Amino acid sequence: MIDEYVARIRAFNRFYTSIIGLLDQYLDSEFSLTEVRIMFELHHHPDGMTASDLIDLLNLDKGYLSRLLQNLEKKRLILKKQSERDGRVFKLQLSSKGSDDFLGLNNASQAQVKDILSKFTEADIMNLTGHMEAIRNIFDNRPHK
Amino acid sequence: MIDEYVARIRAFNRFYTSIIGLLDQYLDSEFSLTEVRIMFELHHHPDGMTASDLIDLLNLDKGYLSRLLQNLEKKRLILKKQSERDGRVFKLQLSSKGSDDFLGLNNASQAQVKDILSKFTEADIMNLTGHMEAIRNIFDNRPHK
DNA sequence: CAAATGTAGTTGCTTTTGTCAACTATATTT
DNA sequence: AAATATAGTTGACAAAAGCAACTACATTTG
Repeated sequence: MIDEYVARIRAFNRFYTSIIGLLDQYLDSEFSLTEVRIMFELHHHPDGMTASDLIDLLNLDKGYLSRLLQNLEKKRLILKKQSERDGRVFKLQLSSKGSDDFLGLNNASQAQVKDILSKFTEADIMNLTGHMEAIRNIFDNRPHK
Repeated sequence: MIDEYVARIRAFNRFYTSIIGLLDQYLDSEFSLTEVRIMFELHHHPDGMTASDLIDLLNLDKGYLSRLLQNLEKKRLILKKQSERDGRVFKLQLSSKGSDDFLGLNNASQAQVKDILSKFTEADIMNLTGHMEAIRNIFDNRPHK
């Protein structure tokens, strides 16, 4: 019985994976997916984050992250400022070039979604977002059984 | 105006990407994601597919695919049978061991979704699948504007 | 038909991405 | 002060993927 629902959810997951795959083509930018995710997080935490924050949030290996951050710093996309209270940690922030680049990617991604939506009627778009938010609510309110 | 919807859809994409990421933990199997996708396609095309079919369907490099298929063959998971009509092409199929292994993965994945669903009420599950199918319909009926 | 062109798949070489463990430096606990 | 813990770095390596040249077979075209 429940198996029927499981099958339908998995079918949706496969379907939506391919939708998202379509959109991730914006990755033929100069940045890898992981770099974009890092920039995304830094953009949304303008007060600064630490490498450890990113490791937890994005599930990255700390050695790998360390090198990614070195590259981003070499390209002048991020700033690392050593904490005064704790000499082991560094506050990470996008530089203004980093912000510009990130916003450029973000705009491209937005334009791409917009382009796909141009094939839909306005009613469809409203329904689409409605269903999406409904799904999200169901997940977010999960522990209520 | 439309930008508001675009933003909401992108937020959903990020959200759902993380949901799917959770589920793809079943990849700590002995197979890579791409290998599983190949097995999935072969499973769903029991009459056999060619390497070219897989290249188109999964967007793979043909050199890379060639080696993946060699590995799967070495592990006795797939069968390659040269076509009689065209000596260049090979029909690919899961071997019975390949089918067994794939079904094992599939069951694990199904169990994982089931486990997540166990946190939801039955009403939520019904709503969830309803919204998912509604989304899918909107995409599938897209060129109707 | 023979030459040219096209297609399926393979191979060698390289790059990108990611993992693991050992290490340094600083902080915290005992 | 010694032991333990934490943040981040480094070296060595493995896995995943991409690119281009190549082989073998097929199809087209003059």
